[in-house]
Amino acid sequence: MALTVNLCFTFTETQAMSKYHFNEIEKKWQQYWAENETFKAYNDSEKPKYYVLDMFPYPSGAGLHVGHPLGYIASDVYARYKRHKGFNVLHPMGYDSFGLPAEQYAIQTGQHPAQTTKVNIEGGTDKQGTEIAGYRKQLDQIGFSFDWSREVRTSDPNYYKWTQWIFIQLFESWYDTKADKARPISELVAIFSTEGNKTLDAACDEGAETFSATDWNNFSSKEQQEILLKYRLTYLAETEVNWCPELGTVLANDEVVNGVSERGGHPVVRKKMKQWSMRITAYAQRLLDGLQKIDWPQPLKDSQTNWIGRSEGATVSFKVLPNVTLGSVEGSHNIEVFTTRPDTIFGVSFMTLAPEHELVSQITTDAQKAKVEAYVEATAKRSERERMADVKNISGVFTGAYAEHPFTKEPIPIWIGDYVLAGYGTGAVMAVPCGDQRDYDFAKHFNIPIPNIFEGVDISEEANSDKENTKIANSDFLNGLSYKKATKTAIYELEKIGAGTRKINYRLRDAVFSRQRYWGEPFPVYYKDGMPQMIDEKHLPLTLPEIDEYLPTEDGQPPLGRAVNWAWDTHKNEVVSNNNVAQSAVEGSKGDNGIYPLELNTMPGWAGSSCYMFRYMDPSNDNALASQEAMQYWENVDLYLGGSEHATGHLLYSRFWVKALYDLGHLQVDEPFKKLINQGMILGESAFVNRAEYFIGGYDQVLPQTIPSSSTEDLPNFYFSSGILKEFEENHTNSSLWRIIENNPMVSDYCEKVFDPKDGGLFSIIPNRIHADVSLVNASNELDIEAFKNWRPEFKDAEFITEENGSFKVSREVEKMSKSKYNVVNPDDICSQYGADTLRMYEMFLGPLEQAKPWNTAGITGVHSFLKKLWKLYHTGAEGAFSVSDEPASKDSLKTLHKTIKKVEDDIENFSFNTSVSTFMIAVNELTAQKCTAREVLEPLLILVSPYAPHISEELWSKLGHPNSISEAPFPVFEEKHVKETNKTYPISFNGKMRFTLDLPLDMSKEEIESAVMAHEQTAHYLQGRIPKKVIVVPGKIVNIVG
RNA sequence: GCUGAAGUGGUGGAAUUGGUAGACACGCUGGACUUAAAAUCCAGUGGGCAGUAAUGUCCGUACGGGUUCAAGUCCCGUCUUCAGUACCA
Repeated sequence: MALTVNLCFTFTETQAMSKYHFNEIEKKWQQYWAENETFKAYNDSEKPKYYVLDMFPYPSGAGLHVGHPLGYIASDVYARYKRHKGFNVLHPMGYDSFGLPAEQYAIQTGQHPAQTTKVNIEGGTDKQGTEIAGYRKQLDQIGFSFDWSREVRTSDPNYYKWTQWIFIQLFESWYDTKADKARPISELVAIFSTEGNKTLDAACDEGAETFSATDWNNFSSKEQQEILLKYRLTYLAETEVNWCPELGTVLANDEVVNGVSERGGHPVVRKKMKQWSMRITAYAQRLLDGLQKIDWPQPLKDSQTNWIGRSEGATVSFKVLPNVTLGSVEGSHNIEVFTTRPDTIFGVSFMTLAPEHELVSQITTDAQKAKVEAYVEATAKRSERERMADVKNISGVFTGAYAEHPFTKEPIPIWIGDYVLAGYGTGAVMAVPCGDQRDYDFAKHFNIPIPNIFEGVDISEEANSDKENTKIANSDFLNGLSYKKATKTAIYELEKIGAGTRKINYRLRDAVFSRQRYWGEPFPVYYKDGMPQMIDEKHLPLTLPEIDEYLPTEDGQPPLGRAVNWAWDTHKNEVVSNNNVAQSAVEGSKGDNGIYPLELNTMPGWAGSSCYMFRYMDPSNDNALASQEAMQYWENVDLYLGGSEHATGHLLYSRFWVKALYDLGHLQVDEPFKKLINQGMILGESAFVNRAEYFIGGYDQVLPQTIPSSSTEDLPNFYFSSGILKEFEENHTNSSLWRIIENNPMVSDYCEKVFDPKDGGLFSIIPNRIHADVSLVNASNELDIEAFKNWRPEFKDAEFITEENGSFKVSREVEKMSKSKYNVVNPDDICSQYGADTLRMYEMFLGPLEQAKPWNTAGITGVHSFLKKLWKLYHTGAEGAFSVSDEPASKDSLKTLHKTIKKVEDDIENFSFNTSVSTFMIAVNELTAQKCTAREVLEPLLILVSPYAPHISEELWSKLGHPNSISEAPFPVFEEKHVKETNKTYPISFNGKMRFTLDLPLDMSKEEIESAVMAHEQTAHYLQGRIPKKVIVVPGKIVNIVG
């Protein structure tokens, strides 16, 4: 009895010693790294620096899913690799914690977004009682080598102090186009007061008037401020927005569907609003040029290039002909157009203005007035996106006015059309229907003449699209010229008569910087006499005020309009009650007490993320964004990882701010990210159940008329398995579905009531796909019916039409991973089931980093058993005890090791992480087969594996007797001599088809190889008596016999 | 419409410069161990045809052409999928 107990005890003890207990190991090392600050980066290291950055996450309440860590794991592998290579690595993490979801949650629950955000990061319980693990804990579980001492949160006042500071820097500067850089606004004031702006070359608003030094000095302070605002890098301007009066708020393009708000279906109109803008257009050319010197994926560079949209051409001015019905003053207008094809100027047969164009109301004749106004109004209801998506429907209205052709002096009818956008160029085009398909379609639709100005081109069916190989005709002085020459000549002639000039146009628009939201950075701005004033930077941060509800005010002001204390006292330099604001708030006026209203808008999401990479360098500095020394040492980000969806938002804005701050001397680099990699999205495999929906009207009818919901409410809730659906779709009869009806009295009763045999098939059932939670489905796509019934109340009384074997199958589809699609897989579950090392390796093993791929846990066991095999390699002692030998390794083992070193190093440098995981598997399989126990092989192997699977590597490293973390161990050095081959197995091909292989020494000459092959018995067999025409021998590669 | 990426076994994917297509892993099949299950280990696994078998043979990297001794890889055209998008004058 006693003996048995003793045996059992020994057995479990051995198990504990030899088995791979990943949970314990991972917890142990995560704690070790935290306690020893293993991954702390130092600003004063002697080592070379390397800065690896991930796009920081928005901490949503849904938590991390398996898609989030993909990029983090890849960058962590690289960061750890660089440490092994002797670099001082900066690998920080933080949170982009301002944003809409927290605000929406606040609107619903009344909980302060700061509180929600804190819980989402640090964990806790939300207002609805749901347990939230918190981002930090989830990230820690995966074993990242982040330097957490440098964490930043954009919603932290100590952080957004610097966002506000940057805003002030931009406000206090202007763009000198001649010097091609931003300069302090004080220097512009100096220029104005000595020379006016006549000779100035600066980026400014359209239509800024010219003035002399005397004019400037005579302007009032307010007039001067108004003028300066037209030059500042951030300025106030009237911008068009999607305004929803019902919701009292502005909507994004994708929140507007068919002219109404996506939520609630309220009407939306385009409305002008005074908002902050950023003069990014001043940097268009430099943003373009800068792409040359950064190592980014070409598609990403392409999309920035297209977004900036540089085009060369000319502006042409068309005089509007005086109209008899209008006074002579109203008649003297000019329409400016931008064209890339000034060579086609003689092909102009009409002009089109954007409906929003400011001249429309002034030039429209009385006869056309009603039509034009109706059209303008109709256009205002359509979103820009809608207008652009709708290519097929050509619409427009004639204004009744005519313009004069600058050369022929012929009258040209002026139309308005919504294919012309107000935001691009001048919002007006000179239409050349013979050379532009959209103009052509417009002209055909409205029966406008299409003069042909191309030599020998047929334009009866479509416009001419080949500009390079056609010569200009019917065009006076341009006749017979090529596109290039004609363009030059046309511009020359236009300039000569003062009707146009050469111009480079950019599609890029200035960026709107105001948001009518609560949960964002407040602007450090107050208004004196309606003019914006900056709060002095020494009084920053200006923190968000408390408000009672996170909604717009009744009169349509942004949420900050609800704040009771939201005025700036310029004497005390603090926020005070709104009640103290003097009526007029005009300086020096009666009752002016130096207290003025603060800005009610907040900054957009990209404000906090545009310069965060510099804050990590010196995150607790109170006196600067980061110290000069820190910035000198770290320069910019060496490797940046993130999704390609940020191509034209974050990545463009960030480059713009960095260039501006560089110009102003605050930064030492003018590009934030040297190398960038886009990780592909991990997609979810959604599961669908098919619910029966009842319709009056046949299945094939174009518009099935639904039964009013009241009458179908009583009908049973049917779900049918995907096999049943398949049968239904293949036969295209609903015989299977009729089975439901036959068997169910409720449906058949109902059916009888509405079914009219005269009409035939009036009542029908069609399937509607509904997302089911993927956790309710097993690997064979079978739904757990009971769990599904309990999942949500509406499924409680569902009836299931199963397959013949009684199972209920779902259909699968790959979609974006998202909470609303119920296809989210949580990394926490993977970590507890298989461990972080398995998760890390598996995510890398899934496929190339840049490629999008669906998440499927099916293959994870393969990676997990690899780690178990790795563990076993070090536990070959009695009863699986740890054991390595100090004996020299076999030749084969050294060869395995060194080819692994070479391959893994190459792979990491090329960010081909999936192939190195395979390489490790091969290495471990080989070493196991070789029964390798040699320390000289097993020790370097661990260093190779450690960037991918750091926990198991640390554990085995310490078992090998190392007192310190493996993270600083030098990367093994590849030695050619161990992998040198003397022989090569040559594939012998006949006419390109490999037939057999032949082992030959590598130092054989071409001729020797050829004779060896020709002498081989198999060669005769495959030649079957033919005489080879040619024998191709590539030493070390292949032999191919032709003939 | 435009721009970009991609298309390889049942599945994820590999093939670095044009040189043995399918590495590695999952799944599946068979076997060993076990009272059994799990775990582990071993073997097989692109498809067709012939053969008891060893093996032979043909086809095969979305489709149709082409270049080449040789093409998943290069060129021309087509189709499909995904992503982005702004009718950009």
